[in-house]
Amino acid sequence: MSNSSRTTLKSLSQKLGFSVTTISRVLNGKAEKYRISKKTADKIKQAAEDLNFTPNSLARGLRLKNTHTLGLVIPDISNPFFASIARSVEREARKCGYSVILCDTEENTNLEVDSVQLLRGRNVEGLIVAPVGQISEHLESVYKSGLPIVTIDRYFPEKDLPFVTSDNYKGAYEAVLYLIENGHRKIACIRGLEKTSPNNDRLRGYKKALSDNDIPMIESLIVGNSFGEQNGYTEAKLLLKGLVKPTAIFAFSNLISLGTLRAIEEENLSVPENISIVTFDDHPYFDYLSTPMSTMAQQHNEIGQIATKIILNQIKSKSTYGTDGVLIPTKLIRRASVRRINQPNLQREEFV
Amino acid sequence: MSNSSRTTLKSLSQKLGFSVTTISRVLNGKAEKYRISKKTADKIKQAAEDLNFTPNSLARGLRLKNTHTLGLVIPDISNPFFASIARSVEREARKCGYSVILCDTEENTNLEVDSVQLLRGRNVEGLIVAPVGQISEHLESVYKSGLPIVTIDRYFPEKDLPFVTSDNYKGAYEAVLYLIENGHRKIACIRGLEKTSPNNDRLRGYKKALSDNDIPMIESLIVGNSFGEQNGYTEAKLLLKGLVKPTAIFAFSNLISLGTLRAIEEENLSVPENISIVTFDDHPYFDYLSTPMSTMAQQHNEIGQIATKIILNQIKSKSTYGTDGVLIPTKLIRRASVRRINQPNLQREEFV
DNA sequence: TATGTTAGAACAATCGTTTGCGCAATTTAC
DNA sequence: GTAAATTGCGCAAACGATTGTTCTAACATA
Repeated sequence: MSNSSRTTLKSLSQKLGFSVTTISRVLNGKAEKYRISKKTADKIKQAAEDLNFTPNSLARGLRLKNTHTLGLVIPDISNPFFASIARSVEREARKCGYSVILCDTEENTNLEVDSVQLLRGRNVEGLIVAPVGQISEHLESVYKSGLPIVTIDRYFPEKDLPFVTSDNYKGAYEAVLYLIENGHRKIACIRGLEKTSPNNDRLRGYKKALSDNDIPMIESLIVGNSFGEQNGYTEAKLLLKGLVKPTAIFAFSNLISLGTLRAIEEENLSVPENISIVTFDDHPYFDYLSTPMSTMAQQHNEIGQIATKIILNQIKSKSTYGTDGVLIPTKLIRRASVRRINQPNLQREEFV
Repeated sequence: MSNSSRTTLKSLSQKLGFSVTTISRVLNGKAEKYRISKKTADKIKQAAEDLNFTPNSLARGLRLKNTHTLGLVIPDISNPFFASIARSVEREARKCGYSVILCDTEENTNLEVDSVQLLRGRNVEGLIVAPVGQISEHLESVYKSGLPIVTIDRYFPEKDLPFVTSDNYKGAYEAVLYLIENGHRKIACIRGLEKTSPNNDRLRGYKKALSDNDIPMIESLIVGNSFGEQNGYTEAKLLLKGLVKPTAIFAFSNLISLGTLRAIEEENLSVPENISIVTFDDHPYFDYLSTPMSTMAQQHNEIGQIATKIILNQIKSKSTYGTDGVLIPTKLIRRASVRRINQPNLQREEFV
């Protein structure tokens, strides 16, 4: 189909008068091993070059039981976070002669299950999955079957699945600490999707930072349940109209912070004069926002690269990687969205 | 490798006592055609289900000469424009049972050539390429070999290669017209990469809009040579310090406009008070910039979707699509970066 | 009884590569 | 001058699935 008549070993064989075996050996660099004369080898190489021979990867894969293919399963490739990861995965894989089949699950668990099944059927040698995050059976089943797999971004703490993700706990801790150091005490947080590890870990970090600094936690300042923009908008609106008004907001994703920004502008407030913001996950455009956004940046490239290296190592060593996880440090990027509050907040009575 | 012992037709055959042939036929729904008894068929289906049989796609592809795989070649998947396209390509392909192998060429022509070669070797049934854009021989060679191919975003006007791209000419025309309607006459443009079709077409649109409105073209206001942010910054800096100062800038890409923004801020000017901007290609963050950016949006999804449909049609019909190209309309999104100038610009003497 | 029909399933080739083993022909050793 | 070693290469099976053809009973027909 791809060609009316592609060059094969057989067609070369007919053209040259050597057996398919000999040609295969020469073209795989095994001429010496099998004592094929230099003259023969040269003839064969020349012809292969001239006729633009490329081995049929299906036949080869069938025989050798390999495909040199990785599966990459991602909830939304149009999200810059995942796009960056995809780029580094592809780059790293390519370096080692591997190709990447991309599956976008549209944040849909069913599609994720299907995708994993599909990729297994396509004989990928390893799987890198950024899971939607609320179920993991299909991934565990892959892991148990011996097919190398690594989850990224989100992981399942109680399960035996290798993962690579940002150190969300520490990152959140430091982000909140940054606010505290700038005098904030009434710090709201707008969370992401429930029961996902980034959300849980960031929440833990937030709480720990507060308690380590003897700041009472106010339940009404802990809101939200999705990583999307709409959630940021809605929750920020409510926060701004609430009884306990925060002086700072810690947003769990860049989309949340975007929605938050929209809400703040609608209320005719401004950042950081009226309210400070720190968010998780950097974005190239953060420098250009009306107020350049301070953020806890994730190292996309490292995540993709390390995940890919782990997978490729497993493939090479034919052994699963144990059940280890890797935490990648995050980086605080200070821009203009956090204001120093010198005046300690005196309305203590609101704290009960 | 992927499994200690996957279920195959042969293993089913041994387990059940039927021949591989019979099992294959049943599992392909050809039981009736080959008069296999219902009892046998049921037994086989049951066993296949129980043992979680999945046909080996390599063996099948080898025999059937298909892979149900498309190749997608993209200069930079972390660019939201291409990421969106990738998403719609993947979605559309999946609908038809096709998978997508992703190659990121890092805007590098050599990598592009390699990728195309790689994908051919992997027996993809069709190719969707967003070319770096300055050479096309490798793509023509694919086209001539009969392997379905469509270029997206950039195309080669003088070559016989199907393409899907935005109507850059018309889009640019309308973008500039929008500026003109708002009273601007000294309109600079910051171009993208030379000799690429989007650049050429946008430039044509720019010029036509000027001439249709009897506005003299000023060479010194036509600058730049890359779609990147740095180019936008540098050229904007120069424009702002130049002899002929524009009242508006038409940026050929969202990255260019970003650089332009940075330059303007550095000069302590502001948009749109001191200068107006319209750019090409929308971005989710444009609403949140210090000045929300007016833009000529491209319809990413349509581009990816239509390109994929064309490819799949070619595959189905086993014939190339002719050499047609498809132009997708763009959409003007009016935000706050363009100011109405009532005062006609009187410094005519500068126009020589 | 001889012949024809039909249902039910298997044989064997094929796709393009890889590889263990084998087999001439030539050279070397003694 | 004959046995042994070496050189140079091909045979054939295997990977797993598909498919045109063939085979074998059982049954019906003449």
